[in-house]
Parts: sequence; structure tokens; C-alpha cells
Amino acid sequence: MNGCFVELAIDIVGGKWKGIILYHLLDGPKRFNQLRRLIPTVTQRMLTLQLRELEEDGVISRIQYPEIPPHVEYQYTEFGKTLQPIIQHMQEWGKLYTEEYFADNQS
Amino acid sequence: MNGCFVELAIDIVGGKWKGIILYHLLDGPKRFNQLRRLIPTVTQRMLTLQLRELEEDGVISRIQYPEIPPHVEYQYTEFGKTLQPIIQHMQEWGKLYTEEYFADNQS
DNA sequence: CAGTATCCATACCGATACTG
DNA sequence: CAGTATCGGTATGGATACTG
Repeated sequence: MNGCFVELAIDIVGGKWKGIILYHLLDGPKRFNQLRRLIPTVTQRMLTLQLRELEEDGVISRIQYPEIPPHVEYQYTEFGKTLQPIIQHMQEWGKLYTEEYFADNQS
Repeated sequence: MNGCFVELAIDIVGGKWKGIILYHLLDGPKRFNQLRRLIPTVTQRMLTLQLRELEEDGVISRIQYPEIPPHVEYQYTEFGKTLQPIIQHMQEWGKLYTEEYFADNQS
């Protein structure tokens, strides 16, 4: 539909939190509260919801260690790893953009 | 904030329509109704709104030719062109993803 | 041709409180 | 530690009618 495939990637990566979550998973698995600390502005509720959606899309997997207290880790699936270059690409563009924005005062 | 720059790109490219619009502008300037035909599911209202936002973000420029009937064209700004590789990247990923999805029945 | 204006539904998201 | 549940506000998006 609409003659392009761009929307597929955007559906997965888009929204307010998914890109940020995926960015923080780039350097390895993370626990739930670890992600909360890395993304201070996300609420518990939204983090849960977004992680579930990423799981349903097959991008990340949830690994639950049967311990008390609970221990859960989130990490990329093999399929999800195919998205990593895009995340990194956007990260690098964002860095360049902010630098240019504040340096050249481009608006 | 949140320790990453990914969100900047997502703010610009994300949402339901912006990525698709930017994709269709890859191969040159387009007129308003031309974009409507290329994106059959977008409403006039949403196309207008999204084009305005892309304009405000400095990604595309609106060129109005003083004719009757009106003639308007949208195209990438120099700044916007720095986003093109990301759009293309997502497009290629999307193509691969759908092929794999339907071929391997990966789910 | 290229838009505005209005109305309305729902999706998204945050705050807060509670739980195995 | 890693969540759920509930409530409510705001943003997003669609349908339809109208316009310079």
C-alpha cells in the first residue's frame, strides 16, 4: 500500500519510545529497571507496553530467569538485529543534527 | 535526554505519514495532488498537516508558482537531503522484511 | 489545484495506586 | 524486581463540507 515499504520500519521503530529502547539494547541485554534508569522519562506503564509490542513484532525477546526476586532481560532477536543498522544510522544523524543545530544556529 | 539522539530522527520521520511522504519525494519534487495519488490512503487534511510540519522542521520546502490554477511543489531542502539515506535504508529493510515474512513464513 | 474549517472518534500517553 | 489496573487528558487522525 502507498507504494513504499518505509512504513514497515516506521511502524516498528516509530512512536515515542521504541527507538530509544532499541538504542539502549544495542550494547547488550538489559533488565527492566535498568532500562527505566537509562530512559528516565519513560513511565513503568509505557515501558511495559512498548516492550510487549516489540516482543510481538519479533524484534526483541524477553528472557525470564526463574529466581526470587524476579530477573528479566530483554535483548534483540536475530530478526531484530537486522534493524540495528537503522537505529545506529538514526543515532548518528541525530548527533550531527544537534551539533549543526546548536553550532550553526540553523533553524 | 534519555541518553540518545535516535528520537530526533524519529520525531521527524515518524508518525503515520511523514516517512511515506519523504519516500515519494526521493525521486524529485511533487505537487500536492500528485502526492495524494501516490498515497491513496492519506486524507487531504492529513497530507496538508504533515507537509506543514515537515516544512517547519526544515526538511522540505514548499514552492508556490504564481499561476492560475495554483501550482505548488514540495521538495527536499539541503538539510532534508541528509535524511534521504535513512529513508532509503528503511525502504530497503522493509522490502527485505516483507519478502522474508511471506517467503519463510517467519513470524 | 491546493487547500481550510468543523466535528468527532479513538489512540496514545501520563499519574497514581496496587501486586506476585 | 518487574510488573498490572484504573482513570483521565491530550494528541492524532478521519469524514465531510466548503473556498480562493
